[in-house]
Order: sequence, then C-alpha cells, then structure tokens
Amino acid sequence: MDREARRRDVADALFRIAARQGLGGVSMRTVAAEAGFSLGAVQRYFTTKEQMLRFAFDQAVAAARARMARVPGGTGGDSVPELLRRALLAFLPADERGLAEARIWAAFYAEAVVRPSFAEALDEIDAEARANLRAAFARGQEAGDFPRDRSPEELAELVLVLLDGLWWNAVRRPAGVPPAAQRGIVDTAVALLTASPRQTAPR
Amino acid sequence: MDREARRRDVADALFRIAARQGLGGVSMRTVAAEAGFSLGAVQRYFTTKEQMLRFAFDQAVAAARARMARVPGGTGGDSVPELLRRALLAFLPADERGLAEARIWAAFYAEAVVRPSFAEALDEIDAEARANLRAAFARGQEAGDFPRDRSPEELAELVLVLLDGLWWNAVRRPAGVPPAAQRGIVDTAVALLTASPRQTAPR
DNA sequence: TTTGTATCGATACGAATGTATGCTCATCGG
DNA sequence: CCGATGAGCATACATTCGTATCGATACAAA
Repeated sequence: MDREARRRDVADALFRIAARQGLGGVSMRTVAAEAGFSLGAVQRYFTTKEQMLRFAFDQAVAAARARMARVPGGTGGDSVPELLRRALLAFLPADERGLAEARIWAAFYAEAVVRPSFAEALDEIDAEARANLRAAFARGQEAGDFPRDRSPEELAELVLVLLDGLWWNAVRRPAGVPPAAQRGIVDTAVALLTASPRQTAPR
Repeated sequence: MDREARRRDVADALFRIAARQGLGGVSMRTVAAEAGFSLGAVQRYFTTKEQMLRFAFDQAVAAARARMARVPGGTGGDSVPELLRRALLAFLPADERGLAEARIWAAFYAEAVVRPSFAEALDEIDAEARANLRAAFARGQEAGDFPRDRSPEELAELVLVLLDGLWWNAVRRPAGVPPAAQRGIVDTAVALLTASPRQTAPR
C-alpha cells in the first residue's frame, strides 16, 4: 500500500529496461511486465507515461546529487589533487552495476538534448558541481597544489568537461573492462592539471 | 531517378527530424513527410526502417571521417600545439548548422550504447583519431612542444576524452552561444597539455 | 451486515507504427 | 503501336502504443 515505494519499484523496472534497450524500449506495458505489475497497476501510480518518465528521471537526478554529496569534501587530510583524483573516479562506472546506471544516464542525457525540462535539471547539477570544484581549486591554489595563472573557474570548467568525456568513454566500453585504462587517463589529467604552464597557446 | 541521391534526400530529412526531436521522432511516415515524399516512395528506397536508419548513420559516419581528413594534418608551418587547438575547435559545433549536426550525433551516440553495430563504427572512428593524435604528439614531442614524460598514447587518449567532453558540453548549450567560452576551455586545455609537470599525482 | 473506498486486473479504443499489396502512369525498346 | 519495366502513390493489415473504462476483490467505517 506504500504508494511511494511502489512508484520507486516501477522506476527501477524502467531503469532496467533503459539500461538494456534505451528509452526506446520503455513503454507502459514493458515497464509493467518488468516490474511484475499489470498495466492497470502501473497506471494507478502514473496516470501518464510522461509522469512515469519524469519520476524516474528525478529519481536518477536525486541519486546523482547524493553521490556528489558523498564525494570527499576536502575536510580530510588528503591533498587537493588527490581529492580531485578520487572525486573523478567516484563518478566513473567501476563495476557492472555502475555501468548499468551509466547506460541509464546516457539515455536520459541524450533525451535532455531534445527535452528542455530534462536539460534544466542537468544544468542544475552542473552548476552545483561547478561551484564545488571552483571552491576546491581555490583552496588548492592557496595550498600551492595548483598553478595560480589559471582562475579556479577555468580549472573547474575544464574538469567538468573532462569528467563528461571520461564518463562517456567509460559508458561506451563493452563490459567492465575500463578500470585500469580509466585510472591511467585520470592520473594523466590530474598530473597535467597540477603542472605549471611552460607556454601559452599562441592566440 | 538517381537512386543514391534520393536516398541521401531521405537521410537528410531523417537528420532534420533527429536534430529537432531525437530518434524518437523518426518514423517512416514522419521522414517521408519531411522529405516531401510519400510513404511508398520512401519504402522503395529503404524497404525497412532499419535500413533507413543504418544508411543515415553511415552517412553521418562518412561525414565525420571527411571532417577528420580535412583537419590540418601537420604539414603546415604551424606549431603542433596550435594545430591541436585548431583540430579541437574544428570538431566543435560553431554555428547553428553545426549545432544541428551535433544534435543528430548525440542521438546516434546514445543509440550506439544499446546497439553494438553502431558502436563498432564509432570505435573505428575513435581508433583513426587516436592514431592521428598519437602521431601528432610524437612529432610534437620531438619538436619539443610537449613534455616527454607522458607517452603519445596517453596524451592522445586524454585529448580524445577531452574532445568528447567539450563536444557534449557544446551540444547541451541552448543555442549558438558557446564560441567564446568553448574557446576558453580549449585554450586552457592546450596550455595545460603543453605544460611541464611539476609533480605526479601520488599513486 | 452494509456501505464506501481504495487497489488491482482485464479489456476496450483510437492513434500510430512497420510492412505488404496493388494501382496508376510515364518511359522506352521491340 | 505496344508490352514491359519501374517509379510513385494510396491503401490495407496486423501490431503496439498511450489512455480510458469497467468489474472484482479487500478492507475500514457505520
């Protein structure tokens, strides 16, 4: 009878289908079958497909926010570069389960390109991450861990872009093969970020 | 009567729809209407939707390959970092037309996550780009434009990842607003790539 | 017990989908 | 002239879609 819990069950079923077949495989009936519910039951929790999709999307957004909050904030004793390295790795899919989640996000991500209401939520997450990174870089520069000739804003933006790239790179790998290669790229990126510039790219 | 030209017309119509509504808005009938053809006419060129989609995808892949070939190869007098900078910018959507193309790619990109036959083609493009970048970095290191403590492979991989991130970042921007900010990130990234490392990220 | 109210399942219905079939022409070789 | 070939179009068909409606069961209140 717990309405909210059932809604989450339905959303979980939607996630499983989206991870396997993308949003193209998501229909009221396929979701109902995956959840072990009848079509009518799903309809009682979500009168419309739009509602169902939006709920699932919001669920995924909340999970992403929670993951971001769980990232080591900087109060620990680690250096900022090390924190950055761990933060990047925290958002990359590591095991089979993480890869399934990432596939779901890939579907939503693409959907956001043509659905502004989804894009707004992604922009909000981006803004949060940007703010966190900006603050971290400011601290890192004060501690001397990062060169000061680049503003924290620039560095934060660069890391966000880098994370997007790393993430998509991981999503496209066949199975759970990435760990080593991924770590290598992350290490390289962090090393370059902590390097002092030798020359500026000519105008 | 030119069969191949008509097929491209149909594919172009598919592209316009995909840019507007994603692959979810693509159906035999909507594509036919967009192309100004009847459903039957489209069917004569593509007996199945799968064929149509695959042809359009291959068309997009060929265009991407052509764009990659058109990128300044390095025989010019420019320094390798400058070449890198221009190469990155060449792949980012600059105007409204480029953004529409990018939206199409976003749809295909997400589709590739759940359709291995699409993923293969993307992997091939990636491999080509990786080889080109690797060679460019090797040349750049010999010329002293890049630090030698990172292998060309690592640097190439990093740039590929960075390009993916930059690209998605551009796709998600509302309209044709990105140029300045995008260039800033590219400049920062190139500057960092050409910097000499100060310290390596702790294990 | 009776009444009322959720919960769920089954089914119905119109719209849209992919695909198949048949028809009308125009063009061209004999 | 005329048969043939193929392009283009309309239509038909079965399936699947989202959504709406109805009946059955369960359980709480009166």
